[in-house]
Amino acid sequence: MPYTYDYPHPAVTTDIVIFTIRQDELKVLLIKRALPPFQGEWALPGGFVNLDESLEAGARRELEEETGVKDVYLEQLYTFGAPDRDPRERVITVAYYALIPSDKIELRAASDAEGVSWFGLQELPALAFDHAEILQAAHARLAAKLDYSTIAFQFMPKAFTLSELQQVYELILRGPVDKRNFRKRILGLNLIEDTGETRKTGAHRPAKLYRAVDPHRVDVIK
Amino acid sequence: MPYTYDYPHPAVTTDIVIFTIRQDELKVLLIKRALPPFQGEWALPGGFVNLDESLEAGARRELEEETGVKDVYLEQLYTFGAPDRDPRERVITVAYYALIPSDKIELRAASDAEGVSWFGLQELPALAFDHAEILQAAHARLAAKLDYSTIAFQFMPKAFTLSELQQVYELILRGPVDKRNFRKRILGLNLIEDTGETRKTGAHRPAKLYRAVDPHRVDVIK
DNA sequence: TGACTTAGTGTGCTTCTTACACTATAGTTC
DNA sequence: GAACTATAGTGTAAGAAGCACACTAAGTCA
Repeated sequence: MPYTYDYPHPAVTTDIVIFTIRQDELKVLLIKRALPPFQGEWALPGGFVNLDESLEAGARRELEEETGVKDVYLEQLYTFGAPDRDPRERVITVAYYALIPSDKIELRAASDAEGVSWFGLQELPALAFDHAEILQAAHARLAAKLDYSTIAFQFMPKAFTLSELQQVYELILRGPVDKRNFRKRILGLNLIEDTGETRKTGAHRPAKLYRAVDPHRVDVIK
Repeated sequence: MPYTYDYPHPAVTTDIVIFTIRQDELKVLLIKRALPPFQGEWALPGGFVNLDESLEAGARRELEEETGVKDVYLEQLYTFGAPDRDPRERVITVAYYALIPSDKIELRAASDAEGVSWFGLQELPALAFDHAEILQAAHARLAAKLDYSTIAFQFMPKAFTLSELQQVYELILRGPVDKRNFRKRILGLNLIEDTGETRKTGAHRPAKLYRAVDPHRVDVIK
């Protein structure tokens, strides 16, 4: 059933950079393309926008299809529209990025639909289209936002230790963070509270567990 | 001559929030719509993206058509795609904003094609589509960038005084800026240099004129 | 020459940032 | 059960940055 217009229209997709933290690494979800173009290569999840849904709704739909998760942090990143970025036709993609807490994953990706996999940012395969550029832009945005917002909490499970939170910062920023200054700063925000519980993870002192006061909220700070 | 696709495609436009500073006010260029929908109402300049041009090229084309200027600061702002934002068909718009130095305007807008006008942000008319939302997002981005980048220089003519630069900050941030601290900070950046000239503008001491060391460059600072 | 207007300049106080090292508490080993 | 090991948890001092603040300089004009 064809669709006809008086002048040419591009196709519009949403692509999503889905980040999570797993095995002490910042990881991204990629999909092995089953069809040409770039058949067999890895690409960001994404798809065409339905005409009756908003861009964000389209991105959330793709996100849920691939990971099974809802209600996670999702932010529009940038719109990529070089004329030749897709060899089939003109395709403009509105890129989003999503952050998934470590206790929410494995819902569908674990069902391990052959051809869906998490990759550490250090061990990325070659990517289809301009997806390497999109991924790099997403990582840059994420790292920048760590400095002036509370976005890092979006990676955390309901209860977490300060060491775990610090590790998130260190993984994304790719460098060490001073423990005392970090704890002073985070606790000073009054955005997390002591749960009263502790977590024992080995032959050492157990760590206090904290929870976010308002887990979905991302504030600009400083 | 119709264009046919196997599945529905949205239309894609670029809309541009064109800022400049004139008559001691931060102003935005608007166009009175000659055709429905929203005929007779004011709207941001913009238009459909040609299939063989990049998004930024499309935005620059629209910008030059309306103002005659090239080579000014232009940055992608956000992509707006609510399903009902245009009553005719699904239209997704990639919004940009541009900053025009005060010595570059009047090229075409001054030719005053009836229906093109600069508006101060305080005296905006009702806007067509979701353009009020786009404009507000552009102003918020601009104000935020003043704090952590050198974007303000993009408003300045080749030679300018520190008082003029300070006024740009005050207009965009909508509040007073301390003169001594401002001058200390700006001069400390080493991004402007004394031209050796002065400007006399009335019955008072003349002001030194400065120029940007690298006028097109926008750096992140602090 | 005195009045007026905008340009131009420095300091001290406060706040924030940063660097840095030891004690606490659990498990494990012998 | 004593010693060992590993991570959790804590405070301070020095330097940097931010902020508030008031007078002099150099023109024009009456």
